[in-house]
Amino acid sequence: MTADRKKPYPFDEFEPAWQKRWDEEKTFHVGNPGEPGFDATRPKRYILDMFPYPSGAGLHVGHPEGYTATDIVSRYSRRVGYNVLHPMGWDSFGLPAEQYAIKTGQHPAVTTAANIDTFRRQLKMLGFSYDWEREIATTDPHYVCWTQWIFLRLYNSYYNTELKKARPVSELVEKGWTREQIDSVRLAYVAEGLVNWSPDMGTVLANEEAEEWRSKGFTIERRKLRQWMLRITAYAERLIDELEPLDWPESIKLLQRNWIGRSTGAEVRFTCGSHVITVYTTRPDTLFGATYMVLSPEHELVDAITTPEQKEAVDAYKKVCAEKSDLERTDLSKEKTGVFTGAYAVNPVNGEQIPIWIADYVLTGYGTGAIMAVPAHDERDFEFATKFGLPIIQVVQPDDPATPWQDFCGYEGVMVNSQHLNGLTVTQAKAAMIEWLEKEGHGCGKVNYKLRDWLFSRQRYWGEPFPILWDKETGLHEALPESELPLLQPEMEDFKPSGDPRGPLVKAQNWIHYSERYTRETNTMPQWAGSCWYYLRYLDPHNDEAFVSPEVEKYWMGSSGNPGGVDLYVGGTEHAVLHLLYARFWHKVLFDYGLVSTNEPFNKLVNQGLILGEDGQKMSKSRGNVVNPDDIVREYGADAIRLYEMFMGPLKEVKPWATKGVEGISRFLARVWRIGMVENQEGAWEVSAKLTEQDLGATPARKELHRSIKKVTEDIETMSFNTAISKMMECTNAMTSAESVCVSDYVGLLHILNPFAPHITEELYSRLCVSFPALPTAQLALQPWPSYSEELLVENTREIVVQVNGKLRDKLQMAADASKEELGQAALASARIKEFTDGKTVRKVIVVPGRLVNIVAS
RNA sequence: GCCGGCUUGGCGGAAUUGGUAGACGCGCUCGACUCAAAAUCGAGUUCUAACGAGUGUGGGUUCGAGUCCCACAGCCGGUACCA
Repeated sequence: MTADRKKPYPFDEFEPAWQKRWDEEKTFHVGNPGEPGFDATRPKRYILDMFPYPSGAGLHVGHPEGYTATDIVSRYSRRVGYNVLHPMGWDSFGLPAEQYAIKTGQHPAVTTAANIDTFRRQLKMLGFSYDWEREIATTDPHYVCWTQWIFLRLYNSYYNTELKKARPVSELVEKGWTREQIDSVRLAYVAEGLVNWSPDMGTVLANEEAEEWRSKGFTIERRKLRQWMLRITAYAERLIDELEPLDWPESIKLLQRNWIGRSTGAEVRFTCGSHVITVYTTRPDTLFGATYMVLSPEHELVDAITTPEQKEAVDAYKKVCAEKSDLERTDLSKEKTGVFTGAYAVNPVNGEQIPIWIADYVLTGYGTGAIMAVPAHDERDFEFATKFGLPIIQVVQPDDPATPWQDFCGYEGVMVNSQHLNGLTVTQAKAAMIEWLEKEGHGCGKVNYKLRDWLFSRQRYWGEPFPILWDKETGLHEALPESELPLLQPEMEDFKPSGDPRGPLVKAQNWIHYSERYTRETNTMPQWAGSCWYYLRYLDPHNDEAFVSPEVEKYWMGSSGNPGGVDLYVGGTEHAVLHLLYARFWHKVLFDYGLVSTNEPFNKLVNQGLILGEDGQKMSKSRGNVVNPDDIVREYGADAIRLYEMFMGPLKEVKPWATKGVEGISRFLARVWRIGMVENQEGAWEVSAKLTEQDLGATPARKELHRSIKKVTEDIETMSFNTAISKMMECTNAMTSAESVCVSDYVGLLHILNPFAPHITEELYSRLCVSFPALPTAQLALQPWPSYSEELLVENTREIVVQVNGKLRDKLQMAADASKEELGQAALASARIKEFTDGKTVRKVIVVPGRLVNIVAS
């Protein structure tokens, strides 16, 4: 590749010039309600990108994919009359900056600032129409302040299960709750529990993150530690139910639904001597088939019920389980293990004594950590019972007689061996059994969720410190006064993880010491904290009085005239269950307090597909197939990379990169350029004589333009950018092959191409303005979107396909409004058709007006 | 295993939602321009010599199926004993 390939059009000159102009003139800045010049009667569109983590590697080609898509919609939306909020910012806390800092000794704030500068430069280089006045960074003290403020709101709240919303804990104080009781219901609370601890990273991780880091090669162990948790489980029901009406991909909704994992069933109380053991089951209908019970090895009653004879075996088994890693424990291929406790429980439905076992296939964190085992109708119980010779009793007779009843887990059956349930269907029996349990006081119907509370503390330096103080006397925690926010990390030389589960801030002795009575919490928040609410801060990024002013929030997030919330949110699938679940949770808490207008933050979500390397593999440094946007912009220009990424295929699909494809796009843009420009003797570009102010009438080029305006308008609305671009290529080809092109038609093409390729279109238009003073001088970006003429779309003749027995045999040129009869007769009269129908009887003639005629003959 | 998605020329992908399969682009071939090349412009390009065949495979519905239904296969993603 030669360093100085001749540019097919001078993008290297005009692209930076337009970017500079947009920047200096703040062309894409939008005000807020109440500000001068802001027309709040216009409808709004909030078009949002998932903000990037500004890594040291800079932008990769995946970023401009989603960003170009939202930019096109934003630019288009402004031109059809919306106030458009289209912001960008930085998710700038994060582990890599901290690790880099540890390695180089440079403060993470310094590297973060440098990385942000790179990202900003790269994004500006692509000509995105962000309102840079609203830029935010999660590491900015003015931002941290409000992240901590929202945390304190969580800390000071509990979930009122009757109202189904968050309420201040002060209510409970008034009701006379004790401090301990209140601490046990806070939305942000401290708990000791088994957590994912990574000795390599010296921090704990959320369940949601653990697998990801493990796959990157980090060691993750289960450790019992005291940690801050967020009570997201309180919102489990709403997080499932309120997901339903959202305009999100079904697959993402499903992913979230599965992650939250709602199941309905019952809790059943079994007695074991003086103890009561509660189990959770989704199949209360099979209670008569419960032949044994299993507790998780960590269950609190294990030691109490174990008989002296079994004590040794039970202790040994518990020890083995505790030493097992998570991975070993969940390895499905392994055989089931377990030991008998020697104890028996009484099945409340029939008074039968059933043996109690412990086994690690019963998980401690789900349900009650204890199950009733119905080996006849549960695969796992069946395997266990078979291995240990436990009895198996059939209670469901499958409807399909061919199905063996052993280990039949389906619902299509009738109850047997179940006394009063006999003859009922599974569904009926479930309801009947729950009713019986509730009446007899042996249990109750119960909804259960897989979702666990969110482990919210990290042992890192580069994160928001918790605004929490610990009382040395009482050992209790308290909120830092809001007036002291933001609470920033102390300046430290050494913030390496020390292996101390309290985190590196422990080493900042002066900082920890708050007063004689109080010390500071040393944990920091996870990176998710900042990204949980950033979309709200864009609304009012410089407000020091509130995280967002109510008036501003109401306009941009309100539901007047549209569904409300963020109108379009584009990003990758990798955030399906993390960011998108966490942000919904925080938003709901804020909604419960009336601080935001909608119960959901993101009304419409679109996932862009991954861009693979040229070799069809995922891009990665180790494979050496990473494409750097800087290189592409240098070689082909910003418009070319924007357009190429949209032309590759549907936004949502996974697709491989092909630099040859960028060349094709570059050729297309060069053709657009050369319709209006010719190079003179001196090598300078001037307006071509091909353009004329004369009205040439309904030329093929003009018709093609109007078809393109229609298609491109529709395609932007449905985000089918690839087909919009093909249509504009066809239009360009029509204008290229025309002898002469009417300036207004050429300008029409520039108008619709403008959101896709803003630089070249503005450049061409500004040059045309000089030669054709009748043109409005405003930038295309600030002019209304063009409309098309219906008349020019109408063709008066149509090509009619004639089929014989469904096979294409002839094509006829017919008047567009030809009747069914006319079309049928013309088809039968065709000589070509006669050849095929010769000697046959015409049974039927099907006519689709304007399209085809099918003759059925035999 | 379970859940979801995808499968159309040499390649990326179109197809008015049941009506001409292969738009548009890449690549390739040929031609024009050129001393030559690049760039550009023009013609062609699903397979087949042809009859015909053809949208992962097999069946079905229909005058007509890439599109609808049933079964199966392959690839990609999510999830992992959640009772």
